[in-house]
Amino acid sequence: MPTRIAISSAVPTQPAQAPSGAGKPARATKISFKAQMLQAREDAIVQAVNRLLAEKGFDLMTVDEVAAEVGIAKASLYKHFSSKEDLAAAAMVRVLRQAQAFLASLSVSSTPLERLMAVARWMLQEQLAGEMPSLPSQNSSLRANLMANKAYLDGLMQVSDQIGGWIEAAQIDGSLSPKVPALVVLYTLYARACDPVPGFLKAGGQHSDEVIIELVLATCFDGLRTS
Amino acid sequence: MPTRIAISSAVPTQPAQAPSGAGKPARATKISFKAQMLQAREDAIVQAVNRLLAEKGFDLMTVDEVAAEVGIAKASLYKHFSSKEDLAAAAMVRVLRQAQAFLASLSVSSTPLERLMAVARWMLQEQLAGEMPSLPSQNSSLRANLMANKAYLDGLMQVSDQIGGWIEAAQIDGSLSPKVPALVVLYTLYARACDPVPGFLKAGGQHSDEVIIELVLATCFDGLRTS
DNA sequence: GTCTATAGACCGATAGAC
DNA sequence: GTCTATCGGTCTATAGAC
Repeated sequence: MPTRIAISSAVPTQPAQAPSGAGKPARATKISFKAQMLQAREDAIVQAVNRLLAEKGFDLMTVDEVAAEVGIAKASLYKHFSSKEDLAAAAMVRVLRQAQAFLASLSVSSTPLERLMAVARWMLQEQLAGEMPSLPSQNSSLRANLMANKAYLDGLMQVSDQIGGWIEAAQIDGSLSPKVPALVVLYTLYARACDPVPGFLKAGGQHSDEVIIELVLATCFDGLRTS
Repeated sequence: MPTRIAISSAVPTQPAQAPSGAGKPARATKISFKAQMLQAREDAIVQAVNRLLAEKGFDLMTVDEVAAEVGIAKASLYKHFSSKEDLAAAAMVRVLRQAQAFLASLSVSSTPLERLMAVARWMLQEQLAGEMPSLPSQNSSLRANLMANKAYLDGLMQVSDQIGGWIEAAQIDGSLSPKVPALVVLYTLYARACDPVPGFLKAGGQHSDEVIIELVLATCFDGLRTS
């Protein structure tokens, strides 16, 4: 069992709001169809939020923009999500689910270090593609909302446990430096998701996305100093 | 001459507004006293802005807060600075000046690599002390204002040139990897000023500030992988 | 008495919430 | 589509220095 790396010590288990379609279906097809519509729209909303969050960040994203991007009325938004913070949380849950899917896709026939590098590469790709929502770590109302969101915390824990296990394995097999605590390695990897360096390099226009990713990966895993 | 590392290609040279006390003094003592008062207050304002910017970021900082922290009326603020963006720019100019002073203090009897590590250490110290203002790179009105601010651009250029020279020297003397372009190294160092990792580690409470700084420095210069 | 700086009310716009 | 809060920015009456 991998050591549980605590992201937050306070985990108030508030019942997450039931996702749409929680009611018992009376006739399968009809309810299912309705639920599918709702689900599809919810997906569209969360995807739009994800994009806007990656593009402008939480503070500069307005709810009106989200509604306009999805093409629905603002009031309809509030039928699905009760606040702007909830929207952001949904986007984070979405990206955590994608991360879980990616982690699951590479669990076999690769070394722990290779898997960690693949994770970092994936984060950088998502970021450069404008698909990585990054929230300000300073907004307290947003943080409070996230820390009360069970789906978010569960996803974060699951991802962190998996990556944390690989970190420890890589330190044991000697491919990762054992001098750096596993938690520091984990945070350093997470930080690649909101690293401003790829964006600056992309804005510079001197390198392709692929080159940028390899350069940042090299600085992350091999450091700046001559090894 | 070190290669000039372009931070911004568009450098509109707008005349910076004359700092207070530009008029010709009729009687030295009197005008000087008044000017000193103005200067002292301006310093207090910028220092408060610096702290608030480091604590809450640009978007969440309100002008009323700044006035309250300094203990003056908001209207008085606008006698010194004509907009919120100007306030932020002044704080950035201040930190750039401090950076220049620090750079100048270590120009002798140390290797380029040692100097670069000292710079990174200084940034991390400032950040952990809550003295490093970090602006959102997404706010376009703020960026436009900064890019039109001669004092800011000059300071940034000077700092970048100095550090850039050291980077190239370190690559030539073999202590820094020549495989990473100098610009990438420069950005990677700058990114330490807004790295979320030190803050997370500090919030975790497992390490002292000194240990955190050394850990982050190690991941930055030596990388995560076993060398 | 005059002049400047201040305090604090005030305005318009915008964004979140319903 | 409306309501309300908040925030950036301005205006005016007043207090105090000379």
